[in-house]
Amino acid sequence: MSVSQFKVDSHGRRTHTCGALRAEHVGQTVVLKGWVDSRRDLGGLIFVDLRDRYGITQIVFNPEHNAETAKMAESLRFEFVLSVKGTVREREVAAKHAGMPTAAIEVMADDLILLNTSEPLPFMVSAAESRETTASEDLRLKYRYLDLRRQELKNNVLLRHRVYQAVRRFYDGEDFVEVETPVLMKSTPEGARDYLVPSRVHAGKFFALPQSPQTYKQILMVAGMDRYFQIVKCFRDEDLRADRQPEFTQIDVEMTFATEDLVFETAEGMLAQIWKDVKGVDLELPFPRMTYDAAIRTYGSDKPDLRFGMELHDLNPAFKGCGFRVFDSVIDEGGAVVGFVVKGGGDTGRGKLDKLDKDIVRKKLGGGGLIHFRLPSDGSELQSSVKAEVLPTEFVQKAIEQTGAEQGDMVLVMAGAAPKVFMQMGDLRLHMAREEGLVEESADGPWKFLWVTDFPLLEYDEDEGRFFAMHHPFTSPQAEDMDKLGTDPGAVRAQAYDVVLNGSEIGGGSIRIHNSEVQRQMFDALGIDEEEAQMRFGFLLDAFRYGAPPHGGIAFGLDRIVMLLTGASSLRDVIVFPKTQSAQEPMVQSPDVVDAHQLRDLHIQLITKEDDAD
RNA sequence: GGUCCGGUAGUUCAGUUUGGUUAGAACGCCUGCCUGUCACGCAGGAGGUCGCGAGUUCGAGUCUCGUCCGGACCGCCA
Repeated sequence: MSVSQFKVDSHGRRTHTCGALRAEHVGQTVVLKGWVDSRRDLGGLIFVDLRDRYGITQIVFNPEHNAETAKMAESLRFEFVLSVKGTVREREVAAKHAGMPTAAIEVMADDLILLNTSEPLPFMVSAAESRETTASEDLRLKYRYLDLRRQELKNNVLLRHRVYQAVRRFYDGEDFVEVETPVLMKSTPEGARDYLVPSRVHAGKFFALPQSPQTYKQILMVAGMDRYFQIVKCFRDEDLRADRQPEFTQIDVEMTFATEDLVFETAEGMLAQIWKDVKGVDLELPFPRMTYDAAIRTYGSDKPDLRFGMELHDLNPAFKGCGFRVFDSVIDEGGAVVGFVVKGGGDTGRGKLDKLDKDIVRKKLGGGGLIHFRLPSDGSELQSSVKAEVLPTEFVQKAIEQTGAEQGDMVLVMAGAAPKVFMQMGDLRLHMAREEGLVEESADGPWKFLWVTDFPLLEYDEDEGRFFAMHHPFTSPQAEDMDKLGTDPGAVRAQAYDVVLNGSEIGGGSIRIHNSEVQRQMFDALGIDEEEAQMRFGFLLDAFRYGAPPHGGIAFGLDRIVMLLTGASSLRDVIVFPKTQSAQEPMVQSPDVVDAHQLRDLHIQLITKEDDAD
C-alpha cells in the first residue's frame, strides 16, 4: 500500500455510526467510518463488515456499480480504517444475522477513502471471530489497543462507564459532595505496603500513594462537608491475584451523624442504582445481615457465598464423649468438630475421597485430615471412614441427623482448633461446590448480597506478639464492648461491616472514632505510644479536638463490582491497562529504570543485590 | 518467599510418555480462481532462535540443572 493511495478525507463527517442504520434508512446516502472487521471477496462482489464502537454494518462493493471503488476494495485487509460513502439498501438475506441490529440493511458503496492501513495482526480482533479470544494474556496486554477493540473488552469498558455514571447520579441525588483528595500523601505504618514517591525538595523524605483516602475523608467530616463521595484510585504494594491489582478503584463514601443502619441503607441504594441502570434488575432490599461470628461458624468465611447451601454444622454436641480420641481431645481443648453435607455424594468413590484428603485438605488447606460418612443411594448401610470400634455408630448417626443428611448424601467432617477449622471447612465447602458445579460465574446473577457485621476490632498477630486493627485504627468499638478494650482486646467487637456479593467482598467500612480519648485508648491497645501516635496521626487527633462530629462510611471495590457485573474471571478484564501478576505493564513496560540525574535530583542511590543484606 | 501449570510458525495448539530421517495441523499471511457472501468457497505457496543458558549423549523440541516470562493458588493484602 503506497502513500499515494491515501486521499484527503473529502467525505466530511460520518452521518451515522456503524450500529445505527435500520430498515427505515433505506434509500439514504450515508457516510460511515470504521475498521474492517472482516472481508469476503467473492471475485466480483466484495463484502466488508465495517466496525466501530457502536456496531457493525455490511458494506457491498460491486464492480458493476462502481468499478474503481470495487477495485480498491480488493486490497482491504483486517483493521484497515475506512470512510465509505454509499446508499442504504435492504439486505436480501437478513435471516442469518438475526442477532445483529443492522442485519436488515447494507450499504452499497459509491466511494471509498482509505484512512489508514494495518499490518497483519498479532491476534484476531474481529467481532465475528473472537468474542472469546484465544490469545495469551501476555500478548493481549502488549497490544492492549487491539485487545480493547474486541467486543468483550469494549463492552466491559462501556459497562464500567455506566457504573461510574450510576454512582455519580445516585450520590448527587442524595446530597453527597464529590471531593478529590491528594494522591501524594503520607505513609501510614499499619496495613499494606505503601507505594512511595521520593520528594525532590525534601531530601530523604517520601510521599506515599494512598491505600485509601481514609484519614482525608474523616477530616472532611470534621470540616463539616456532611456527606462525601469519591471515585478514587488506591494503591497497595502487595502481591497480585486474579481479583487484586496494585492500583485499583474505590467508591469512597463518608457521612456525618452516621449509624450503621444509615450507611447500609445508603449503600444499598447506590448498589441498587447500579444494578438498575446497568442490568435493569431491581435488587431486593434490604440485604440480609449476618454477624461475623455467625458467618465463620456457618460458612467458614467472612464473605459467605450464599448462592448455594452446604452450611457448616458444629458437631460438638453430637460427638461429645464419643470415645474417638481425635474428636474427644479437640472438643476438650475448646476446638470444634465441623461437618457439612454433600448432596448426592453418598456414592463417592474411595479413591476420589483419598485424593480430596491428600491434595486438597492436607496440601492446600493445611487441614489435619478429612473424615467422611457416606449414605449410599441404594439404601445400604452407612460407610464411615472411621471404624465403628473406634467411633461408635450411634454418635455418627446423631451427627448425621444434626446435619440433615439423607440417604444418598455424604457428610464431610474435620476436627481442629476453632476458628481455624471452620475456615478450612469453609474453603472445602467452596471447593466442593465448584467441583459439584453449584457455582457458575455469570453476568446474569443470581445476585446474593449480604452484610457481614460485628467484625472483631482487633486481631492478634502471633509473630509480632501484638494486636492489629482488623479494619483500621480509626474504627469505633461497639459501645457495650468499650470496657474490654483494656482488659480483653481480642473480644471487642467493632462497628465494622462488609458487603459481600456471591462470595466476594465488594465493600467494607465502619463507624469511626470521633473522640480523641477513645482514639488514644485504641492506639494504646495497638501498642502505639503517645509520641508515635502524635507523629503519625497528630493531624487527626488535633482535628478531633475541635468539634469532630460522629461519622462513618464505607468504600466499595469498583473493579470487583464491574468484574461481577460482567462475569469476568479476572480483574484484568475490567481495567483498561492492568498489571501482570509480577506487577508490570507489558505495553509501556513499566516499571523501568530512570536516568542517573533523575535519581540524583531525588537524593536516591541504588544499592545492588549483593549490598542488600536483607 | 513458597507450591503448581504453561512457554514449539504471526496466533492457538499437537509432537516430550519411550532422545533418532525433512518438527505437523488449524486460523492468519502471500499468489491465483470465484458476483450474494456473512467463520464465503476452491487451488497453491511462504513462514520455526522448539523462551534463554549450561549440562548429559554419537545425537536433545524430547532427559537434567539453572534462569526469564505468563497464569492459578498459599503467604501477604486493615
